[in-house]
Amino acid sequence: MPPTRTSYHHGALRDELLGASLRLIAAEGIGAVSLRRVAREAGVSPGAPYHHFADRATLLAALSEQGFLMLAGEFAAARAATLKAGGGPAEVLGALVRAYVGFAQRQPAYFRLMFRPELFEPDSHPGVKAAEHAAEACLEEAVADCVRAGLVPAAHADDLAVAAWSLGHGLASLWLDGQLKHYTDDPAAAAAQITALIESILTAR
Amino acid sequence: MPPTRTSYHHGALRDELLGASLRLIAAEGIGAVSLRRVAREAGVSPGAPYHHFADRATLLAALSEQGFLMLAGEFAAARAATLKAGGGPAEVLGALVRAYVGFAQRQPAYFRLMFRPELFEPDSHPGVKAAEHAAEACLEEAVADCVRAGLVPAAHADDLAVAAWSLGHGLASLWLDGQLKHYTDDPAAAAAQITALIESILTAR
DNA sequence: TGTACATCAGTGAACGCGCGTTCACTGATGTAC
DNA sequence: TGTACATCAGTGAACGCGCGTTCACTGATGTAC
Repeated sequence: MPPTRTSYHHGALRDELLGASLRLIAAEGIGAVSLRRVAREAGVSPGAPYHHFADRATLLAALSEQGFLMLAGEFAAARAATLKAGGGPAEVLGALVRAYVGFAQRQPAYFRLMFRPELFEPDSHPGVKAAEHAAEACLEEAVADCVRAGLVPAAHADDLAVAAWSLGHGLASLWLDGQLKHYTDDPAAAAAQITALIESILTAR
Repeated sequence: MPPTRTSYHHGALRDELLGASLRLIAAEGIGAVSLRRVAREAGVSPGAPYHHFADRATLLAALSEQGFLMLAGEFAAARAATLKAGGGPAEVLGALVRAYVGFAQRQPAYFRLMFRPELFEPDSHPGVKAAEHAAEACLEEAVADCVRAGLVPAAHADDLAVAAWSLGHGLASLWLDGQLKHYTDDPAAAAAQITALIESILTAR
């Protein structure tokens, strides 16, 4: 099971440790991610990770940062695709919510980790904060466009941002926790139905 | 710090263990809740809890069950108060979302625990499942009333339920994780703004 | 009312475990000349 | 091109820790007669 190595040096241990952590989260949950276990999965001795990460929290922070950057990338892609298809600000915001839920569905390990801030103390890891802000900036931009288009009064811009984020986050979280089993088995489809309904209401006002 | 006892027997250890767990969750997070630690907080030896709970998961399940029953109670109260004030189905649904967020704000320890199903395997603890269903039933009842009132087509009843739950759950979760610091420091106020907006749109259609 | 006894609910020592982290070490790699 | 040497990235043993859980025990309580 532990990958065999030909040389004393691994060559890409840092990436392998990150990958092994993701695999563990996906298979057994975040509780299974200990530095010792991750090292074992990577076929390496317990002390080896310390040449790449200061401690456990730093490894988790690195993963979380990656996750938020990926999310920001998916936001940007969703926005671009919607605009290209002729969508307006309401459609862009809906597309972000769908992208959020889609990200949680395709990258559950990243998503689960990103929103467990107590595990890696984001305040101590500025890279995570910066990546979070990159993703949030996409959301705020979309909301600002809705305000400019007159879909919502400027005084309620923050409410709209919080509502959109909450909707996506709640749907993603509840589904990941298995709480929506009675309602749907495809959170992306549910997100599509819900956002389509909201977009139609918003634009028809 | 550990409460002094006059008698060999504690008398109400079960409740004290549950209370100590809640205090620990609120102060240091769920990670701090170990049976040994809880026993220590209750001023009792490490083996004592086993006379009241089969194991750690069972203690957490008991708390989670309490939490869902409390939530169901708050749902029922919110619904009754809204109807008494002359509110319609849309207002009731909004009141449930506000009650949900308010519960998370007033009972953060319960809320954090309830949505960490991996910690107590709800499938092994039927009481938790039943309590969850009691709370969900309130939501479904409110959605059914919206459908009956023609606010939403019957085909979208599940979408509405998922949307309302997701909105409340996302708002509560993001706020508890400190993720909304840039937007608001009062999740209940944000919930009120957002639900009022949605109610006005729903009823004005 | 008193007494024998079963049961309940504690104690505290002990078990084995996996953890994070450190450390002296060593094999492999890369660089200066 | 070869060689000395610094540096890098591993090893594996060891540390102390808190954990969940078990167990033989004992003090306190309650019940039958």
